[in-house]
Amino acid sequence: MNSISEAEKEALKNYLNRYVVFDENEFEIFLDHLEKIEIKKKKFLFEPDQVCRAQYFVLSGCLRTFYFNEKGIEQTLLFAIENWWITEHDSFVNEKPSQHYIQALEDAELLKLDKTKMEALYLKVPKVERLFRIIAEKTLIASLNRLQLIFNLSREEILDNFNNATGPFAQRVPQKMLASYLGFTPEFFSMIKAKKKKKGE
Amino acid sequence: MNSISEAEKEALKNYLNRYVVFDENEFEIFLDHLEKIEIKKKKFLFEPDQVCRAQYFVLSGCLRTFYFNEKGIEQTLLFAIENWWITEHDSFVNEKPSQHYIQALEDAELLKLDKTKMEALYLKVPKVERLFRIIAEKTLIASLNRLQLIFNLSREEILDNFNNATGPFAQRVPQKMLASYLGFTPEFFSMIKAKKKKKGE
DNA sequence: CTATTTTCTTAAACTGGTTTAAGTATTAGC
DNA sequence: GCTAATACTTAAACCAGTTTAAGAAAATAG
Repeated sequence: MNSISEAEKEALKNYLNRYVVFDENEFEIFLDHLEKIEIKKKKFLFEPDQVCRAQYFVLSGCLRTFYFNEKGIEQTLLFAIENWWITEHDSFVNEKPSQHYIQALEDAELLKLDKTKMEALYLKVPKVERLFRIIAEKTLIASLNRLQLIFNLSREEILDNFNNATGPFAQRVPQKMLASYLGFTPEFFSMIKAKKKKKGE
Repeated sequence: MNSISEAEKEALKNYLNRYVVFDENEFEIFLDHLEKIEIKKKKFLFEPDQVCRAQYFVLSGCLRTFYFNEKGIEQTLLFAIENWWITEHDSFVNEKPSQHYIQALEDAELLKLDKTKMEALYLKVPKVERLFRIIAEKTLIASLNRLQLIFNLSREEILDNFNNATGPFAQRVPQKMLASYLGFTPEFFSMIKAKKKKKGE
């Protein structure tokens, strides 16, 4: 069985403490509701037509959610790396099937928090409610900021902005997925890159 | 002083009950932390360079958040009508100044919930934490869905979708604000309308 | 190491939506 | 009710980013 190492516990604790401080006992209860899982590169954590019944905390690796639009083109919606939660929000919250995929882009280690266990946890440790309220607020703010960027920046500015905000993350995922996340074609991505190179950036 | 009418209490209660059921006592405590305010059409509830220190529940009327982009063009980010909360999320949560405006588009009646009072309320009635967790999740889902629409639909489809989702709401606000909310120019809005009329829609 | 698949690049033709500009309705203030 | 301001329309020129297509490079599997 996959057990959670001391280092991983420490990583989770540090992450949680950024939002809500748990005492030893509360933290242990939190841990008891988690299950460690692993997933190989390119494999799917979640596939269409299902209801998503868990949230996942990323210990290591990198994942994305994406779907195929009406033209059959892959559209990447979100990435998640170390110390992020990933789930299919609409499906998870409203218990309805989703057309999205969640896929590992690198071999990944995750902590799975089941919806039923999460509800139990809310009752046992009410502070967890606060934790996930704050996480939802932060995620909402990120989403609203992203909307604002998309409306007001040219594609090239969106890319600059993304690179500034995420640093070397761009190297971890295929360019075409970044392109679809940022809202343009892979061809246009190549074009921008060539242009920047010429200018010596 | 502006006191909250029985009908307004009822409206708020019905709204809250959609997410969390409060008993009479809890509801009274909730009410005690709210202040009823009124704002006239075109007036600003919030202006740039301030920190937003409250959330507002809309009893009647219609508001929007917007800002001026680098080109000096107004960009509308959100609308709020009856039974919605409105605030400047990033400013409210992170206590930092915002460049946005919140403006009444119709004379409006609001229930103001101060951040300090909200924190107090979380301690007195822990269920409120759950309420705002659920609201944040729902708002996040709406924002993620909006991102998905913007990426995958043509402007015309975005408009159809908006009209289908909001019904007659489009009649309540100036077209140019709708245009900027949906991400296109007022001129293009006119063009689409003319085209639809010709087709007999 | 080689073959196959997938990803990335380049470049030309194209298009959805913007910009500009001028005119027409509507609304709000006096 | 008149005037000024604001909101809406129309149409032509324009452009940022897409589409298509074909080849080069890199990753993956056997």
